[in-house]
Amino acid sequence: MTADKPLRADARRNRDVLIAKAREIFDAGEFFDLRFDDFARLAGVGTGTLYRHFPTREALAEAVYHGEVAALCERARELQVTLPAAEALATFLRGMVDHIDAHEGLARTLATLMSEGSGDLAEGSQALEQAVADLVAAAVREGTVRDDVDSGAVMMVLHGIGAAHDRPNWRAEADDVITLVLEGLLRPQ
Amino acid sequence: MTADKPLRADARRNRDVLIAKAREIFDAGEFFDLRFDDFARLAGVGTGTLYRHFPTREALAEAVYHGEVAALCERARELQVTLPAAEALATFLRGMVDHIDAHEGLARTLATLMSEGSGDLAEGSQALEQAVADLVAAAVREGTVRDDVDSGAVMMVLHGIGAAHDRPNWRAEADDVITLVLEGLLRPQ
DNA sequence: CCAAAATATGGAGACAGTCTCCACTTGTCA
DNA sequence: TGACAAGTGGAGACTGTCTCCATATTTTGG
Repeated sequence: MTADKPLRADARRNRDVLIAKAREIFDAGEFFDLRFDDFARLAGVGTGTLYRHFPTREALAEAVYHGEVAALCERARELQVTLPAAEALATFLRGMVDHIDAHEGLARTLATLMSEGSGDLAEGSQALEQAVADLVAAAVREGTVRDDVDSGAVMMVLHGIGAAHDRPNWRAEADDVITLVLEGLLRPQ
Repeated sequence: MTADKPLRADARRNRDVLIAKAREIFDAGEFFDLRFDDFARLAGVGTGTLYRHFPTREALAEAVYHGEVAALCERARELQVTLPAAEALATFLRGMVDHIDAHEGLARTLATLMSEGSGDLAEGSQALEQAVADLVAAAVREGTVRDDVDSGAVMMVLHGIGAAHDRPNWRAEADDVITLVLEGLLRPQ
């Protein structure tokens, strides 16, 4: 899938510059407001180069957050090893909200990547989905979480939280949503 | 707010034709794929006329679903009168999923309207939000639903369900989400 | 170290939607 | 019926996206 074709030196350099610049723009929260062509100029490359490396805005967004998403997955795995499954799930979900809160850009990106859903562009969200599925499955095996609910539901909720990030009372509502879901997931003892 | 300025006869006619045509396109699920200008031609009016009546795609979508949302709100009020509050809430939320499932277009529209969030465009969702808030408040008064969770959380979840409507396993996941939320909302007796 | 081949670049301009503007048509009112 | 207000339509300006290819850079192997 990720057939590493060795890029030419200058190509690799340009690619890195693009990603670096994109990350910068992201953190300023201006990524989705910027003309894509202007972005190329800003990064000091021609539009052709930009488009060759990243055929769409989303592809670039994905590249920027590839590491970030990988880190989230990594964290999920860690939690899964060090905590009881139900707690691991809870901690992960709470942490997810924290993370989205801290990185405004991630919210929009995840929302876009997911709702686009267009095949392999959502590769990142695929990984995230798998991580969540694993956490839920472990908790089910442990017996603390009901087994009649698909982990996709949790993903859907996460999606909602990301997509609604511009609601005036976002943070509080997001926390409440997680509370509801966790409460609902715990097997009625 | 809704300062009824009497439209001229032909203007009103055109407006109605536009909405009717839009509803048709919606149900065919092609609304967001269609060039806005082409839509004008399709409805048999000039682009100028289209833009005067509905300055944006979203404004038109809102107009189309204004009635639909009003009906949902009406239904909420009915349920609230005829059922115990907790049941009313549950029935309404389940019905909401049914409704979105039946009208594919509504999902995309609600999602768009909400995530745009741009002021008064979301007037329709405002009404929906109020209806949900009322249902939750009643259930809280009744004592069957916890009082430490804002109704905005429910709205956020609904948002997620709408926004994720293109997930392969949408229906089942949406049902699961509602189950989780309801379970989480019920006051731990 | 020097071709020749392979790879990458950049930006002009084609293209596709969106939206505005205004000369003209249609409705309204006295 | 005349005159004024309200509404129309569509040509074309505008804005952002994306392609194409003559030119430049890197790599390779002799």
